[in-house]
Amino acid sequence: MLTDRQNKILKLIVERYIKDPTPVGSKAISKILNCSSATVRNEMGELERLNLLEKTHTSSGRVPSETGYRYYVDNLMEMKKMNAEDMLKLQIVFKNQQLALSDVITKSLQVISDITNYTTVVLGSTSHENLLKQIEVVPIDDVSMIVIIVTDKGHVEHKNIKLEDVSLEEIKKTVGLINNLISGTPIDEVSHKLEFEIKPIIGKYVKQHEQLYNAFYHVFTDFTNKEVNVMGRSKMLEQPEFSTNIDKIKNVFNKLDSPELLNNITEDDDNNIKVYIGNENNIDSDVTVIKTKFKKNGEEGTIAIIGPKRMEYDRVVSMLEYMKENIER
Amino acid sequence: MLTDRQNKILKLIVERYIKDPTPVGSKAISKILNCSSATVRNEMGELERLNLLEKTHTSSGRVPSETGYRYYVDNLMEMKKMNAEDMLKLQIVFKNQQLALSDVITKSLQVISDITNYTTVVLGSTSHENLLKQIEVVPIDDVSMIVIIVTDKGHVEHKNIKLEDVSLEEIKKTVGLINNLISGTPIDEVSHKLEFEIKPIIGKYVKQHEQLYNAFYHVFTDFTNKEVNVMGRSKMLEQPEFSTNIDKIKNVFNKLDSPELLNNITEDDDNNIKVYIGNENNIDSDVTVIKTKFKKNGEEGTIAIIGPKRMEYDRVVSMLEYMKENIER
DNA sequence: TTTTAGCACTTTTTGTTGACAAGTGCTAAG
DNA sequence: CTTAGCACTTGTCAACAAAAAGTGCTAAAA
Repeated sequence: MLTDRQNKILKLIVERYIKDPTPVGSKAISKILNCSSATVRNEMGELERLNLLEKTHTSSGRVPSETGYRYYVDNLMEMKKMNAEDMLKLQIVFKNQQLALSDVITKSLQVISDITNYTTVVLGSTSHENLLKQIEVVPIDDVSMIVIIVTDKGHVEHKNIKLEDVSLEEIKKTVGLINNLISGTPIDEVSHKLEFEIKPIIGKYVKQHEQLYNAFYHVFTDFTNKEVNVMGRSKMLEQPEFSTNIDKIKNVFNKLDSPELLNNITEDDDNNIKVYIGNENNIDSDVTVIKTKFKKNGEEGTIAIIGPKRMEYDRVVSMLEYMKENIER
Repeated sequence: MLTDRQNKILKLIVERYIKDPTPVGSKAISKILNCSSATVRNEMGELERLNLLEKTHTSSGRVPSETGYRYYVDNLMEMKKMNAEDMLKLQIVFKNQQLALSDVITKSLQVISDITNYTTVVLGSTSHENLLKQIEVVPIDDVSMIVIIVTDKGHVEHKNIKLEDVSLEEIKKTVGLINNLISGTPIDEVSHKLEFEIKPIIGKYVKQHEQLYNAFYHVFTDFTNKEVNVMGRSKMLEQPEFSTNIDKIKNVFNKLDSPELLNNITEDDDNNIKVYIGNENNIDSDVTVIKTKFKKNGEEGTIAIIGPKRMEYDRVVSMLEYMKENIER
């Protein structure tokens, strides 16, 4: 357990370093604490032994270590109320009744990226709670048609299919069957029901039943709708720890460009706001990811804010809290 | 007009510089041309006076100028057949019958970005040639419903609308009217027809006609579907002219992040493959954009490849040609 | 008239050196 | 337990020197 003074010193160093990314020396801290720099040096040495601080070279000031940031976030950080100016900017988005949920999220993350200079990510997907509401078929020409699927939560997806030698009549019949028999089924169980409830029936009534069944089967197994949206990539370049290190940037950008990102961030299933510092995340050892999950109207997803390890934790967390509240309400 | 030898020297310098981005000296060229370096120096001096070559400093080798690249592309570049290996990789995408057009384009541009190390962009939009085929309405709950619009070219769009105090009956009536009366209308004329052909009728028959009309009116005026897709952003960092200059990267990435890009690239209406070198494009004076438009099945769009000015012009052009051919077939 | 050998000159790159600033750890005294 | 003082370390910056690459120009050769 750290002493009061050690906590105070660690907190000061972290917060100072977040404001200005240069190592913090004992003198600066001693002024604030009204004690000599030698005293502070002793404490700093102790904090370094505890792996909470680091030096960039033998005679440099101290910099928070990864565990230092962790300790700060877990024990020292004070939750601020959200900055009034920040809140105003976000409210403009939330108050806009015209926007669909996913647009609200995207737009507000765009705002957050703009005002914080961090990169933001939204990973959305249609949850398993969606039930099949209705399907529609619109013929386009002799062979191709559009199948439209609507869920009870208002999610819509469509697919182009090609069917030769199947009459419109028979397609309509099949669509009618599906709407009557398996409407209300969870979306990821539809293909199963299709096989055991629809296939046997159309097998009798419909000529090209095999082809028809296959087409619909694929429409539902392809129902995924994973959306990845990254905003403010170039903000990463504003951060001094990256703007001098092209290799770091390359790595981060590669991660942001590849859909693996999705798996990586979503690894755990916690619904709260969580902070992943450095090696705790799968993006890069020099970034921090702050993320939370949300769920609303059958859409669920993850929103994440990515910045340097010295990101403004309190500010970002309070913003995410505010967003989460507003989304789920 | 340049002499044969001047053409030869310029071509050699451009191609050498494309392979290896270091200024080219007279000695290297003299070896290839079997003449003395002094002779080459004289010619180089002349080419510099003509603004086709530049020096990075008084005693450096020569580098192609912007007009030098332009001259190379217009007069010296030989069209190669596409590399067999490159072609194979693209064919895998094109041969996949499962994929929808937009997926084919996205995937093949992903491949091109991978193998060339350039950034690729696709700007898609639904063309004005689309005619309204059919609209459908699926009610979700008491107040909200989904309106689905399908065009004759198979383009689908949907929108969530909220209507209070309007009965399902009346909505269905209106939808029926629209499908009967203005199906077949070019998509961007629908809202006009809605006003002059539908509004007067529902004004008589439907109670909440104002609200209902407004809802549908918005659905059609919002019908835009502009899609921007950037692939391989981080490839930009592989190019030596950028990897040492953060400000350049910032500028390029900002352009890639903002939808203005769309207007900028699409500025002219040429359907051929066009090359925009340096200041000829609106991205950055240090990049070249090679782009072409395509049109297929009522979708139209632009595909563009963005790289340094010393990009492999012949390779990229042949790839784009091949793509264009395959898309439009 | 064109080509080329030769040479003086420029600029970039690389390495060295020295001075200075910032900050540490340790010791010994308060 | 705190602190003043001091020796020591490291990074940064500027100045300088030497080497490398390449040019332009002149005068001779073809």
